[in-house]
Amino acid sequence: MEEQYHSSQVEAIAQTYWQENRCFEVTEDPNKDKFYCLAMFPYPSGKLHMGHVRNYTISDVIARYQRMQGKNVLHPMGWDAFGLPAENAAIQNKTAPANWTYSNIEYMKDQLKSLGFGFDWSRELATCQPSYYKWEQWFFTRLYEKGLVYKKMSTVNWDPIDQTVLANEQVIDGKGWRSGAAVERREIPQWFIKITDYADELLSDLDKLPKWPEQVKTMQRNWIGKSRGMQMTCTLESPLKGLESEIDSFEIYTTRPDTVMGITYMSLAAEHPICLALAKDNAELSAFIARCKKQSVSEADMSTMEKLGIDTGLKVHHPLSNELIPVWVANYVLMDYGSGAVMAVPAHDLRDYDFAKKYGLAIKQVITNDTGDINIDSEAFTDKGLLINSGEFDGLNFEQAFDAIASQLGKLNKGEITTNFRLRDWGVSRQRYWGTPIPIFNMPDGGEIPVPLDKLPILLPEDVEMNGVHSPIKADPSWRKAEINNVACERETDTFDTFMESSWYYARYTSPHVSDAMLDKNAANYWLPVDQYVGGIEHAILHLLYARFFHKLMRDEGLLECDEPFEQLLCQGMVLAETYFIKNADGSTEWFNPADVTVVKDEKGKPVTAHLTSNNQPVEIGGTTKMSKSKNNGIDPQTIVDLYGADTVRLFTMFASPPTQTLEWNDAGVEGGSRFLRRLWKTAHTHLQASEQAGNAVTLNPEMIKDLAQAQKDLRRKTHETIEKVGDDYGVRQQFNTAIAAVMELMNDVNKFADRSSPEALAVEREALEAAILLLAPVVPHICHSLWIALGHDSNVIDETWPNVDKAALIKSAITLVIQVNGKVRAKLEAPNNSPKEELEAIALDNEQIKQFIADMTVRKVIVVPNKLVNIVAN
RNA sequence: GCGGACGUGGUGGAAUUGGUAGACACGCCAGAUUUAGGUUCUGGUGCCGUAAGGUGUGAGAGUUCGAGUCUCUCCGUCCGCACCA
Repeated sequence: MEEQYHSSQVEAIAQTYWQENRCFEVTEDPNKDKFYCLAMFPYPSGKLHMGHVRNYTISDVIARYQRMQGKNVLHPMGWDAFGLPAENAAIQNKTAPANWTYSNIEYMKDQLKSLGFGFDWSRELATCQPSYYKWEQWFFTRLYEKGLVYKKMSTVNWDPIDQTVLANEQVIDGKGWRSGAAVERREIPQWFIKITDYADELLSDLDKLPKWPEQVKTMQRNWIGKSRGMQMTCTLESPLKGLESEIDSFEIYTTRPDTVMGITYMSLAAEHPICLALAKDNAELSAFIARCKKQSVSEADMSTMEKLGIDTGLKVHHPLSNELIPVWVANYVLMDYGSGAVMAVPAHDLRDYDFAKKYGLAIKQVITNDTGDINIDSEAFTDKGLLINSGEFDGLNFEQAFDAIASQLGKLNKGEITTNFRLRDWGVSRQRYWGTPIPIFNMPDGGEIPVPLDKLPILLPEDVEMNGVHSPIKADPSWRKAEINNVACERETDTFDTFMESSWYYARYTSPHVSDAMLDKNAANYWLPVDQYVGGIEHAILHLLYARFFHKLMRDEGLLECDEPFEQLLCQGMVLAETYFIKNADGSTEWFNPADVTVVKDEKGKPVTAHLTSNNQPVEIGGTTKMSKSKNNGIDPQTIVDLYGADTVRLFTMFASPPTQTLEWNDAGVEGGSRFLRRLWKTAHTHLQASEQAGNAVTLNPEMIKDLAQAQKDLRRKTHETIEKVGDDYGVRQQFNTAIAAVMELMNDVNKFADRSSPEALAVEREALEAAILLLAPVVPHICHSLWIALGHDSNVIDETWPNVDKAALIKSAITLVIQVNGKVRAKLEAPNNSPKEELEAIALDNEQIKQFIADMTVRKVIVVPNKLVNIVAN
């Protein structure tokens, strides 16, 4: 082997070997345990970013570790290829979204290969391929036949200048990002999938996922938001002539029926039929509704914006007391949720409280706590408690009041107990071009026909020109022309939400090339569920919930058998980097890339100032944030790979922090990773030279093990402790940083051991080195590939089996006993392993330092933790 | 606003079940080698203090023989909020 470690050479050798031997291509093998390891597929945005590198390094480490456990490992890769950025880039670069997307895929695929990820490239797919989206279209028509999809009016952001629908991301401070026009809300017909039909199962099946992070399951539970409450009917004082028919009442829902006696007003959404009817001859109301139409549709904006409302002048009967209550319109009530009307109990709801204070509405306390120390004049009381000011219900607690009020409302025929979900049906229509065309024919009579399989796929034309405003398939009247059953009709020009494609790609990977079905049932049932899914925490709710839903839909279509798609989930943290900026005279901020900045530190290593490397211009240090274009703090992985090699990047990425936490990029840390690999190489080289001189007698045999010197026994113990720890870290804890730290400790011990003077010493060192290489192979596979061969193996390290722990090597003769007085460490000493409690107590009390310490005290109690510590309680 | 997480040296982090706080690494300091510089090697390094010792896990309280870990309150940062992916 060469004396110096050259990463580019070593990495080329390993990558060529894997590619030529198709090491990562797998097929169903009923005789082997399967392991399906999946990382969230990337959007082909142009080039890899550090988040990708982290994501795929984590999944690659897990996949390679499982392979060394003897599993048949599927680790596929593909492209989430549809989406908005392609349209924007196409306009900017005067090319078609398809071209841009395909060339990005080509480039990023090379990047992934250069990082040495063990993907089965024979299964690669891109969601913009007709062979993929054809089956998504077919599946949608199946859902249509089953009544699981429907069309309804729904709100979108409308740009009145560009005459187009905007994504939430394209609305900046209420204005269209291109036109700058104030965005309006507009109702248009859209397709929905009935995810609410599966709400109960999506909720209860979370209990079948013990290997999901608890926080993700909690977020999903809250998102689904199952609640038990009451649906109530509120009768208007007098019937109102609506736009379509007469209105005499409206419905509300509450989870707090115990507070109904505290209702002081009702709130309606601006688009509520009652408001629309009243607005006809009420200029003030009509102006308010117009104003509400100009606000954002995003929920975050809705809940943080100023709450506004006006009195409609209408009165409604309280469902229980029959008392007349004012009806208001409020900008925070949304027509899309529930019935578009809510009851207001200012005393016991924060939002209602603020609103009532602002408009001088009545606040009536009806709930109190045990102490009664509530001051309703200063803030709302939102806890559950005991009823007051509620007539016959006074003194009841939440549960008693719920039942009593429910039964009373039931008798009056004014309400009933219902279960509600916060979850809303999934709107899948998008008014954009670069997506899967929705497979529906719109008939001249106003009806619609799902496109039959023999006319699928509805192809999206790829050779188009983007004008920046309208979807090319909407702009082209000839594209929509179609015919079915000898009747001329029009194709739907909306496309699917891209979450549709990412909801089933994991299943398609099991049979990516079947052309006559969505999935090959045998392959799907062999590989699914995914054993390990790895991806960003930002997908904790939407993507993961839609994929779980889609999986159940596919199960109910008979395409596969299991109930859940992802057995185990690992949510990786973000990748952050330091930011640097200057404030310009005009008040703007200019950001500088960390690669162009030099940081000056004080004597203790604390950063003091920073300046541009090129011209010494001082810049300010802005703190670490998520790598982003806007802060110009993205580090291009390619630069680092070119400089240090893939193994160093992989090592640093895994070592710098545990996978679920944020990772701070740090060039000096990368340097450290590189140093470790060079040392590893050098140690192996030195060892090999010595063992060659000794005639390669380097195998430990049982005879040798019996009479090893103490230092040799210690190194063996360290070797086997490390094997045990690293296995636990990879396989159970998924804490890769501590696994790497453990191997570093082992290598430090090997270098301190530095004894190559006898066959025993060489054999013990060889055992440690081989263990280190096997343990590191999942993280830094290229260098381990070369080192394994150099150590005389003709096998391939990726196919080696994981090393076994020799329990006998772990046995210790002595332990460090910690002696505390009143919980503070006062002495440490060596004690025989497994000493009885009494003996440890005696040793502790007999210790000179301890004797001095407790000389003036009385010992009250002695607590002994065997093999660990003695705590003397004294005063 | 709602939901979820996180907070430990100069820095990234470790401490797996309530039992030695700071493993491992970066940085920094000192020294050695080589050198034009980097590299490499050895030692030191939480803070205060000459030392003895004291003190220390965002802040404050509580439970315990013992709390980074459990409970409560507060502060700060991050993620998601349904048309970014």
